[in-house]
Amino acid sequence: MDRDSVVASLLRRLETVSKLDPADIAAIRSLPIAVRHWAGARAIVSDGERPSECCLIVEGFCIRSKTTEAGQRQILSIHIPGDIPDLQSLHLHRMDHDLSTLVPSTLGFISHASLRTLTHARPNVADALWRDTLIDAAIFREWIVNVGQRPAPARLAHIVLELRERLLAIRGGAEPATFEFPLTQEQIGEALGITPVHANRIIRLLREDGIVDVSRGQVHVLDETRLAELAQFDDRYLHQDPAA
Amino acid sequence: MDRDSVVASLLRRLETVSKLDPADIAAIRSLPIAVRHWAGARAIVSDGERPSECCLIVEGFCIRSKTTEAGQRQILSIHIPGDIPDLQSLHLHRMDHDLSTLVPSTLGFISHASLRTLTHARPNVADALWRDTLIDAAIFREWIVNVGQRPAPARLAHIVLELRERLLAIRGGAEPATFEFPLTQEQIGEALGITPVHANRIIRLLREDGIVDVSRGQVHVLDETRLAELAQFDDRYLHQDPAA
DNA sequence: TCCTATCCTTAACCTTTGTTTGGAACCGGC
DNA sequence: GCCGGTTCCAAACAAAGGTTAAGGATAGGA
Repeated sequence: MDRDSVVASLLRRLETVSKLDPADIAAIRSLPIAVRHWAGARAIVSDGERPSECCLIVEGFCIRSKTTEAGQRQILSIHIPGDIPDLQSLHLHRMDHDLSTLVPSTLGFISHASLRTLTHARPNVADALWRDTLIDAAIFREWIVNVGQRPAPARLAHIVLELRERLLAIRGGAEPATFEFPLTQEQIGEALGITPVHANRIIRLLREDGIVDVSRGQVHVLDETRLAELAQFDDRYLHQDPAA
Repeated sequence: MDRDSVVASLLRRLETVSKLDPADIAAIRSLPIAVRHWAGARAIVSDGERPSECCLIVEGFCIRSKTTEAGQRQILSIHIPGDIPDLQSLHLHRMDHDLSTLVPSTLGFISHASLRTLTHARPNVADALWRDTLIDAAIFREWIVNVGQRPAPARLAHIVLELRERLLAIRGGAEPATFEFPLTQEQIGEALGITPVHANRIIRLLREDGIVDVSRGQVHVLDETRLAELAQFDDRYLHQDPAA
């Protein structure tokens, strides 16, 4: 993985979401990034730590999660290449949740110091990164709605369509009928706020109903129309258009 | 309500959360703020709109909420004086949720233009406001956990303790046994992701158990220890210490 | 004062989700 | 090829929460 393609994954993401001029892009390109490989299902930063760098996902999938005193885990977000899932640590110094890989991943680490220098020198870049963290928050809001208001099958449908939409934004092309979704049923349950047994029930249900097949780390959309109807998915909250 | 005390509510909040130097404070003081009074239960900005100003709560209580196609409403956050609940609209131009008052409130409106000038001129202030939006996101994360993992009585206990903690941060003093909580039972249900009938059930339960009494827009803590135990409340996610 | 809204309260019943448990399939390491 | 762990699948039962419905309290307005 060469340097150029590492920065490219970040720029592709930022540019789908913000407008940057050539000088901003040049400044981002000159950021020092330390690339490291990570195994799957490993912690990157943990609750309570005080990281001194942020983590760019170059390749792979990561999740953020929180574990209650009672030992129950809630997955808060799923992250894909181009995301900086712990960008908030730039200003929130102590982690209030965990960040970990789902699958073997390539990560790029950028020091807080160099990010702070960059954002202070280039307010436009600061705005773009700020906006990125605000989109993160917009997705959290939608997840509160998902977990709070929708019945379990609709929750799964919604999360699946959100991930597809976000993958589309960084990869381009048409809406694929099949795509990666590297969560076990237990993790799906943790993301939806249900038990693994119930996750299994609704996955089976959606498969038997010919709506969507979630299995072996993949999603196969079987009936586009009924899936959309079930999920009530409206991509406005992803704020993918820099002009809007 | 004179100008000084309007800015003071903002500064008190920002200073519990970030470190500002005198020049930053002076710059914030010189922000043009238009003060207006709002009735209770009225929209301030609505889903889909493109506001050109942000709203500072000087006095009163506000909520943010989202309504699904099916017509169910989820309350996303509760806001108190000193908060700028729609600060995200500075970079996320189209609203993806509603902001409204709970009770008659005094609001200060600050134009995006003047905020953008300020943040570009003073990176420190930009960082403080950015941090504020990140704390907002940290609270969303905790709400996902609340709604996703905790049983209904614990959800109510948690939300009640969160609000008390945040009121304490802007008002000072000791933890009060009684404080305002101006939500109807229907709204409590909307915040917890349960029906009003079930909200009533658990409110009664907590009252009969001598843990906490939530009624007529007020909270009376009856048993501090058992309430804390039920809520599993840990204030770290509020990030109230600028040094940490 | 009464009228009307809204809110709170309660009960009976139903649906979804959790719990417990056990077995089958799969996978990497030896 | 076997073994131990994980993942997936499934059924029976229990509990939490949703639905429907209706009466009672409270507060503001005519």
